[in-house]
Amino acid sequence: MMESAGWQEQLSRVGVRLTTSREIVANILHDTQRHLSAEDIFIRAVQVNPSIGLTTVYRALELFTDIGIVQKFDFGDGKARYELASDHHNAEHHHHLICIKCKKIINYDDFVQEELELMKKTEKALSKKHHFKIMHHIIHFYGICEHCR
Amino acid sequence: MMESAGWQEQLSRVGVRLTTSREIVANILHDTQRHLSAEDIFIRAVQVNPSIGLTTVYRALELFTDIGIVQKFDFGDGKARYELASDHHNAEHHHHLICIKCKKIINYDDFVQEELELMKKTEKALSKKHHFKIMHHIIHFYGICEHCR
DNA sequence: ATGAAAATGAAACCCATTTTCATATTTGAA
DNA sequence: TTCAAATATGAAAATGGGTTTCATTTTCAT
Ligand SMILES: [Mn+2]
Ligand SMILES: [Mn+2]
Ligand SMILES: [Zn+2]
Ligand SMILES: [Zn+2]
Repeated sequence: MMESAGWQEQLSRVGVRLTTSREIVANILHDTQRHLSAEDIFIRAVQVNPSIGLTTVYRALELFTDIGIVQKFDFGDGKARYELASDHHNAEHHHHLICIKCKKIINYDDFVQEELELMKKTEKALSKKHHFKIMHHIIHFYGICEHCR
Repeated sequence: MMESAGWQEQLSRVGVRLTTSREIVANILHDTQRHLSAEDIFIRAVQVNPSIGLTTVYRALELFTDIGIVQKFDFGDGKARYELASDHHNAEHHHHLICIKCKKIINYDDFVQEELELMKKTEKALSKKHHFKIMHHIIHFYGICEHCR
């Protein structure tokens, strides 16, 4: 598995500064398996640097998303959630299972390998047909979790 | 292809009234291939009944989504978009290609058949493993469209 | 060190969606 | 039919995640 460059190098490549705020946000994302909202991240960031602003967190997340080291999700609970893009994550590429009642999110990667092969193929065909440059994809399953039956 | 019950029957089955507002919203969704926002729908609804309120449109959409005749999407442009669920639509089940620049959405169903087989299989395995009752899924490809290159 | 460019935080703002509440419509029991 | 309870509706106000503004601070190249 080819590991891509770290976020620090990505930032300088894009010509953007490697600030402590950004480092804090990147570390928080690196250290969790969860799907944190901007405010979740802000709360943790304040533990590290009490003077950090929520706005700065939003700005870091937007930047990271734009340059592809973070993936932004909407799971339907009214706030965006973020995780490191798979290339930059410890974890493997994975997809999601979402409870429409309690909004619990489960990562799964058991079947992703087969999915990815098909996605690759589909991606190629779609790119050609619609002249799209495809950057990434999502697969979400929605349903009712054990607990919410 | 097994066609499921119409939305009218669905409503009465759920014990909810078949009002003209709801009919207007259902018809608008039935008559388009597009991915309309609540306000898009409201604007069209006013053409039919100038006294209808935006709130009522939101309420109808929430109801329809809850009972499964409408699927609500977030394509990342800050407002929810709605389409009839595939069982209730003329169109076949399809997936989406989204331009992250101009937010254009393309339906595709060329490759969905193969995707669906795999999804079915995955769905079954995930249901079992995580004790989830899976209701539906989405597959979205994100990229840059021809026009936004 | 020094000035320009980039980044930051607080407050104000935006805007899609939800809530409230008073009014209207529907339903079905009497 | 009639009438009261249950439901649905519209306008206005409230909510809340996210963005913009702007004055200040930090960083970087010279
Ligand atoms: Mn995940
Ligand atoms: Mn569609
Ligand atoms: Zn649940
Ligand atoms: Zn585009």
